[in-house]
Amino acid sequence: MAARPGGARTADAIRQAAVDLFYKHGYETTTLRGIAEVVGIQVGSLYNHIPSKEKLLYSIMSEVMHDLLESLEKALEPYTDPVDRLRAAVECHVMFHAERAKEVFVGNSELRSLSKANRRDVVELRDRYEAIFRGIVEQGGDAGVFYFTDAKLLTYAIVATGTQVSSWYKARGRLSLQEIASVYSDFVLRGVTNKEPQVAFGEVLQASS
Amino acid sequence: MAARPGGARTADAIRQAAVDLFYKHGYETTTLRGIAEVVGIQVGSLYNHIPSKEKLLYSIMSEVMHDLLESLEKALEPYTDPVDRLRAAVECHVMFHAERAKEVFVGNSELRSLSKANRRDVVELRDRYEAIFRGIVEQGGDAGVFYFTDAKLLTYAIVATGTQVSSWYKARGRLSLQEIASVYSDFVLRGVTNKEPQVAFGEVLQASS
Amino acid sequence: MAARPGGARTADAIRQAAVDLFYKHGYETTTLRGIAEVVGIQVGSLYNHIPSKEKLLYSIMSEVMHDLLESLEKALEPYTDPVDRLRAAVECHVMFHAERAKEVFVGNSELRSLSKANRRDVVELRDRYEAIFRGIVEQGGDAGVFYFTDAKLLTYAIVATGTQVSSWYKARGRLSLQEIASVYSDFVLRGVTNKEPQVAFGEVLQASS
Amino acid sequence: MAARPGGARTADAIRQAAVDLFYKHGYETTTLRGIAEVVGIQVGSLYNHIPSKEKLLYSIMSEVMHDLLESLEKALEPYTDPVDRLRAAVECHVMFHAERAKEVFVGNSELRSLSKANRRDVVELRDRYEAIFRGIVEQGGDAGVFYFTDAKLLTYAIVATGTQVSSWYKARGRLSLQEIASVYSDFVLRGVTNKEPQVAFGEVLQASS
DNA sequence: CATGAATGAGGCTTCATTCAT
DNA sequence: GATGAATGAAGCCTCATTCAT
Repeated sequence: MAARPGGARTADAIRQAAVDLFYKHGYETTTLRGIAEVVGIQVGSLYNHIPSKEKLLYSIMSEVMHDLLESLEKALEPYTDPVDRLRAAVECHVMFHAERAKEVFVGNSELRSLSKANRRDVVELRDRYEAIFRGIVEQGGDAGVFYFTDAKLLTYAIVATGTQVSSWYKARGRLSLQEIASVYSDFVLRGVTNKEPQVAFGEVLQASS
Repeated sequence: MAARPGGARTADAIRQAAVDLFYKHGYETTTLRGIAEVVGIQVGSLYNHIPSKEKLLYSIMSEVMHDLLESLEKALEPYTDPVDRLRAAVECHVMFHAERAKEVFVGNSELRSLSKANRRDVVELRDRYEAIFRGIVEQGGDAGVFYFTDAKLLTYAIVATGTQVSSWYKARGRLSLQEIASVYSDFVLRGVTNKEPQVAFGEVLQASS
Repeated sequence: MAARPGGARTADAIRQAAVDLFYKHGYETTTLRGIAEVVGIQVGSLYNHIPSKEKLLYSIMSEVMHDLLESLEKALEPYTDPVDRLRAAVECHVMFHAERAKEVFVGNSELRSLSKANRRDVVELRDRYEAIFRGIVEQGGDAGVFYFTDAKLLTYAIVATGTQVSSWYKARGRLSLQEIASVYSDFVLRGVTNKEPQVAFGEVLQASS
Repeated sequence: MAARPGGARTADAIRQAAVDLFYKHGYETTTLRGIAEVVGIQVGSLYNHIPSKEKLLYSIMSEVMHDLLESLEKALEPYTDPVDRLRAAVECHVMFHAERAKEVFVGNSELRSLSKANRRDVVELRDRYEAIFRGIVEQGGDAGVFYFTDAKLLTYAIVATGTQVSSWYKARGRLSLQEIASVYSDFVLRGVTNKEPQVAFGEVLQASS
């Protein structure tokens, strides 16, 4: 039905289909033909709405990164205490990565497919995002409420923890969004607030190979 | 005459080139022409050493997963205490993901490019690997030395933490391999051994959107 | 509102833009989108003024050929003497090819892009045009005032000489239109009125390859 | 027959087919599919022999221009007298434009389809070629054996005259190659050696429009 | 008359794979 | 084992043209 779906509707459908297919099969493997099929138009018609396949990817990635940043800033607004801030940040991070799992997953996997200039843009947003987490970690360290051996790596670990949620989250799973978020924030906060060091830095097992 | 790299040497060079290029540009984007160029032969000649592009990917992924599993099993052998075991597991995990970053990164990103049967094989290995981590976590929980809200998600979080190292690790960085590993194991162990809950399960902020 | 160029104005603008672009980039390379852009409308709107791209080309070519013919006939009217007639013909030819360089250039280069029927029409006009020149040459030959070895080829040469002006003429150049025309007519007339043969027909150098 | 025509043979066939089709239908209109069909291979196979459609065009144009230049230089070698030199030049020019009509025609019509850099290359060759003609004309003028009103335009006219032969010449026509060449050289030489001006420079008819 | 969106055909190019030499 | 050439499928993108609004 609706042989000629009205303007903006088509553009939205294209975006949606692209996110779905990029998530499912990856950007390179996804064909414009595939997207057009899902939307129900011919391949050529896509170009009434997008300038190129790569620009489509970029617009998706750029938008999701902007939303992510904005989301984090809003979530942190009410708080000043490092503990509150870290908890809010982790939960916001996890929830966003669950709610918008597909877009965010695409955003993390397809950086390589962007042109240099576009990649730079997106990476810059991602760096700003990580810098906020790092700031909280360091603030907690300085305030003497967080304990850790290396702020930079710890930040990586914390962020990675939640990012990965986007690769398995499905709505209507065993746990609610909030429950999932609290599992992660609980673990992270236990980790950073525990005074007792568990490994003497530099004195590690002569592991593996 | 002579000079031509003898038999197995070429096969190794192909594998090496493939890992490099898959890591740098992704499997789909990498062309057999590109691999052949790096090796210094013509495309057609590749087929004297590999049966197909996909089989080449599969062999890389399969091998690295086997090595990873084996590595973990060997690292755990000496220990029975959950704390020791988790520490050993995390450090082994991190070190492997640093030392063999490229292969392991390919292994995590290119699952979608495998045929169904091959994908099943690799996923099964990965599941066995994760099951070992989960076993340790639950063992610690049962023994009353680990504290957490959900074993499955906690395991995901712990593993994700170290997996991500493969995306940024470069030899000769600021920290040694052992130091990196200890940063991670320290954080994880602080997290699981901290008695004090940080978030009441289910009572979370009415976060974000 | 208003401001929109009224009816015929748009049609003229399209024609003009088409001549310009066909001249600059060729018929095949020129897109209707490009023409529409110059005119300041959307592609679809072109079809309110033209039936098709090819018809647009044909109408341009046909019109210019008609004008050319008419122009020549008018220029010859006053004269009966072969010398006067040839001089008038060459100068008219050159001036037309300078003044309407773009159209005439298109007319000469894009014959291949016309449909068979349309091509026949245009070629017929061109043949009639050349026939007039040939008539003058032969008239002069019969009258014993022109000297040459082959009327047909000579006619080709004379016409080609002036046709080419359309490929380089720019208004406000070093010479005025009239001066340019006189250079050509002077050369041609010197050539055909010179009694002394310069090459014995058939006794030529064993030239080149 | 010969399902797999040997290497160099295919490359030659492609070049030949391209010249033919570019001549017959123009560069833009000619498709690689069309060329491949003539050669008897698949489109993709063309790329074992050419880097791109445009490079194919460029190589044809560049080669023919080089050959043309070389041909002219060789033809002029034996002569020093302006009359002999002009006669030799015109006949060489005409014969080349007859013998290699297709290539030369393509070379003159498809400049617009070249990339900027390639176009510059070819135009430079063409300019050097014309400069040689101009040199002869001026040499004759200085020596007092040629009479004309403007050296530059006269050169254009002379060259144009012969260039156009490429658009109609067919082997086995009414006249032999040598005869054709002599018709042109005879006309040109009569023109430049005729003392009597035919048109007072600047005093021309108020022609046309 | 103008617009925006749709069509369908087709163009150039790339690529994994095969195979005779 | 290596090479060069061939295949066939497919991909992205462009374009003339149509038509409902």
